[in-house]
Amino acid sequence: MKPSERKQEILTVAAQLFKAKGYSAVTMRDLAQALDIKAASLYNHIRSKQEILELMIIGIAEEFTHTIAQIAKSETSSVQKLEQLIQLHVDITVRNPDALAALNNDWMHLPEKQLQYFLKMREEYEAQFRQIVKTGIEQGELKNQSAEVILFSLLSTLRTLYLWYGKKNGFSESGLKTQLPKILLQGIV
Amino acid sequence: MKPSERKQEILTVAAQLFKAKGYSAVTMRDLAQALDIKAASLYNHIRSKQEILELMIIGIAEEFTHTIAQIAKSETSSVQKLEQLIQLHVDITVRNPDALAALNNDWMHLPEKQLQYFLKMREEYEAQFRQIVKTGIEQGELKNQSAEVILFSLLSTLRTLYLWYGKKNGFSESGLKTQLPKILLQGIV
DNA sequence: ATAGTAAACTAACATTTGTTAGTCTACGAA
DNA sequence: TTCGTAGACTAACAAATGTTAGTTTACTAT
Repeated sequence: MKPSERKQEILTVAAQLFKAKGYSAVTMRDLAQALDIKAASLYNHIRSKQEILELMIIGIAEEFTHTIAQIAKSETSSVQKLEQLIQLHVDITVRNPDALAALNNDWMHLPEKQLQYFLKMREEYEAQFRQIVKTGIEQGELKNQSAEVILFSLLSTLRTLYLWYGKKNGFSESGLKTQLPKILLQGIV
Repeated sequence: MKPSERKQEILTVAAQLFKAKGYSAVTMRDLAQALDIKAASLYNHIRSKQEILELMIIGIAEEFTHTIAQIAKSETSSVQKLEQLIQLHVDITVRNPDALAALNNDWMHLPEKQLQYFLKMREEYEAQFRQIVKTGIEQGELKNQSAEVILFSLLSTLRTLYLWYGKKNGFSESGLKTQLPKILLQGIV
């Protein structure tokens, strides 16, 4: 059941191309050329273009969902939970810097069934995140601002990490893990 | 030189479709159907599919570029400049909630010439933004964190506003203008 | 050596895509 | 009324797209 080495290679290269031009703009011939084979040969390894997208996205979405559930039910403060969420996003970004582009921008091209599954996970993730923020406010750990705007502000930054990771000074894994919690939680003024 | 009413309508509907599926996945027949006409009829109004993208993106990019230049050279504190930048993003988001999706995700499909122009403007915008943050740190107005990570965190949130605007409580224009500066600048803890 | 198989290939397909050419229709100005 | 034009239409095209079928090649285990 483990994806063969070649299949994994296809997924890696596909993720790079999807990040650069988006899922829809990458043709099977583009992908094949990047791998130095013919388009038809891809089908010895994958069932369809959509299957590539599915394999690229669903596993990561599941990791987000499972991990936030763990964090949510643990016995720590709300602030510590938020710190763990930041860590989670940095971790996943470091391990999947390209696939996350597809997860963010191309999920709508998943086949119907996986699309429903993905959206369910995403809603659940946001709901858990929202609950952590709300509890933090109620217990006075967080400032009394709109939970919704706080949620949006954190999620926007965390979801877009893949665009910046590795690009400049400060965007190494360790750099992000030390800087991000301070900036996102304590503010900059 | 003003775009005819019909042309403007085409751009509006196109922006909605691009937001939902991305530029590449929207066909001229999709767009025509949404306007209840035939695909060929679109060409009475626009020169090409790429021209739609260009008209949708370039004007907004220019507004960002021109306005940040104004803000940068004004005689106010760094914090006030950041507040004005937040306002700028909210303003433009409120006026172009759909086109901003294309600006964020589909700029790479601009024709070569406009692509260069767009990238130049984007670099310039980030450079100005970065300079404001750096000056704020040097003068002690902002905490002494990585300017690069601060920049990234602010820009990520501001650029993704279009995904949230109008969706929930707190995301009205006035809600954002009052909440965002507090949360982004003062932090949440 | 032989057989099996993973993974490449060539050739082809039915659709879909952006776009052009030429035509028809309705309305406002002359 | 006539004329011009904005804006719709039909028909068609060449190119690009995802995918299938069938074949060849090269390595691995027997």
